[in-house]
Amino acid sequence: MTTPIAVGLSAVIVAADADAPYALATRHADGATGLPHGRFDPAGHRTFELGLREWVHAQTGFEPGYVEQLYTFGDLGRELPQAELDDAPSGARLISVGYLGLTPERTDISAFDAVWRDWHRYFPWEDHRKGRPEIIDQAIAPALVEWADQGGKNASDRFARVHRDFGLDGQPWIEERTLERYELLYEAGLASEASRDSGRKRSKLPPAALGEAMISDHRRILATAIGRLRGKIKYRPVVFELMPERFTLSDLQRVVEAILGLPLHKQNFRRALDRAELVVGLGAFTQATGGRPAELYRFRHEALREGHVSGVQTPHG
Amino acid sequence: MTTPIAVGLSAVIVAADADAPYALATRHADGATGLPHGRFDPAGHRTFELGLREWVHAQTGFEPGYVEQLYTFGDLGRELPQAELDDAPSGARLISVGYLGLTPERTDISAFDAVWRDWHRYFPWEDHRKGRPEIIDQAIAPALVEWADQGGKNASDRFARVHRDFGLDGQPWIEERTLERYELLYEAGLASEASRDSGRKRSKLPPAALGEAMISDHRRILATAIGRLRGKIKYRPVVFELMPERFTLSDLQRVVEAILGLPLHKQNFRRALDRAELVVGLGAFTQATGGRPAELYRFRHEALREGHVSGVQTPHG
DNA sequence: CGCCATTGTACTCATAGTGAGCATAAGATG
DNA sequence: CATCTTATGCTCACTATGAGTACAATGGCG
Repeated sequence: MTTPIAVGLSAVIVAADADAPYALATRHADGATGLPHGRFDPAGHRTFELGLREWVHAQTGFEPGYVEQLYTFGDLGRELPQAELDDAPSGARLISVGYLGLTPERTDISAFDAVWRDWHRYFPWEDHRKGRPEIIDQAIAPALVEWADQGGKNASDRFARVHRDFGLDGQPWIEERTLERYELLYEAGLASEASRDSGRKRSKLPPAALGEAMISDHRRILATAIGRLRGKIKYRPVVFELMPERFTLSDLQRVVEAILGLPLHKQNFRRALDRAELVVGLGAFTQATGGRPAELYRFRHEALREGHVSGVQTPHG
Repeated sequence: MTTPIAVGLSAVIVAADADAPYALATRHADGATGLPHGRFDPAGHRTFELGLREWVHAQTGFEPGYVEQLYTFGDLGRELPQAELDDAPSGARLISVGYLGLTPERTDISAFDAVWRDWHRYFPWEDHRKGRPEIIDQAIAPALVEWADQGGKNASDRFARVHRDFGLDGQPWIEERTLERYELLYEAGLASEASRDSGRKRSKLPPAALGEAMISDHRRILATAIGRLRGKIKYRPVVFELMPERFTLSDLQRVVEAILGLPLHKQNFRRALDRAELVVGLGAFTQATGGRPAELYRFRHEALREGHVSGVQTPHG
């Protein structure tokens, strides 16, 4: 009699507006949030994607559009006590396949136990749009350096990772290292999931500095999704999956900034867009912005067929 | 009683020298080749990676070093009749997780039913080091265009894909579209796997033009691996996983060229390497090359800790 | 030995792309 | 109208990139 395998499907559904990037989260009994997820049904689901769409719809009423696979997590020890996944048969080995979905609209999900959450609630150190967050140098970096110090013969490796991934002394902040940063915090016992998973209490930091936890390994999946999206936005025109049909260039820029967690130079952003021939002006204007009316643009869908590789240029990207 | 799930692990183990890029392949009864693979054992394997290493070792004697996950394939209809996977329990739903491994050395595997195979045997259209292969314009493109023509209302989409992915009339050849190209051939019924999987005979092309098939969906996994590696080599210093400790810059360039399937400009390649500070000269020289002796270099392993993002620059890349 | 084929290495140069800034346009607000 | 706000056009220095030219150091061969 062999151990049965259960496949979990988890979805990171992303939307964004000028203010923030959002992830669709489900609410659980104890107040914790998680990602829409459910078990893959080998008899009923022809593909993972179909199964995923079904689950997301059932739990949030949302119908995903653009979807891509992220990663398959199968390690023992990372995932949670089985109880946490309400529908997992006990004794089964759980592996989980993460997906990323993008949508232009935060649909109404008020009828469900679900919310659109600014993802910076889970990763407060990731938002650099108004400069480097103070938490990094005030709270996170010192704690990580302490952890590195205690690393014995791994100390110098840990040190290097901390410096590299959090952009310490002079090193640049690389926005797509989201997962690496989260894993550092997890390994250092600073992410609250770490103490929860191991049963030990380790962190001495105020939890607020380290973001809200999610159930199971969902925050890890979310970190994976953010890193992947931040990378992809630069070399494929995926931002437009997050935009409505018509938008101003400033709207577009603010969405890109929200995703990257970085401020961009307006004029250069426009110049790059121009060259890439990804958008066309519609001749219509909107004065909803307060100042001079902005022209409305739309994505040139033909660009996809023309094989335009480029996405949106970003600084030091 | 629910359908059980079986997880297959498949490995693309890559090596390369000045002549060609190689993938480690296993030989099967009917002369067909495949990738090292086996079933994930939920009771015995703590992680996918460990399971994978075990299987690769058992089938080829090889011990993988650098390994990364590629993709998880779970769609019905793509995979093969179960019989083909010797150890799959009938009635189970098979999903398979593909991995990419890199090694600097084609180890001796003569004791096993395994071979190091130039991957161009499976993808003859991918080698552009000596110019664009003639098969593309003489055989592949016409056949694909014919397929596109028969696409009814999808004809124009098909057309666009063919032109974009194979770099037809004026469009650039994008080396990392390996998977897209294979999928086109598969969908068009030109890859011999397609007729095998569907039971119908469709291709009118001489099979040589379209490369050797592999068992199951292994050629798809190999295509995924090649595309991923070609992309990654440009922004992460992964080539060095394919190099011995000491090498000349020409060796390095030839390996990169083999992987990318493209010729590179020697002087510019060196300049880029210089700037990236990825290698250091050893002061030692080798005259094994025929002309002026070349200096030996080694990879600066510290570069990894310094977070050097850049890999090897490539033209139009 | 001298010449040539072969490979390695150092520069040069035009062009394009990037980061950063100034200047001006066109609306709203009071 | 003055001022604030946002949009848009343009310039400039600097760096990267694609493509050469020139020269250096070896082995092979007549």
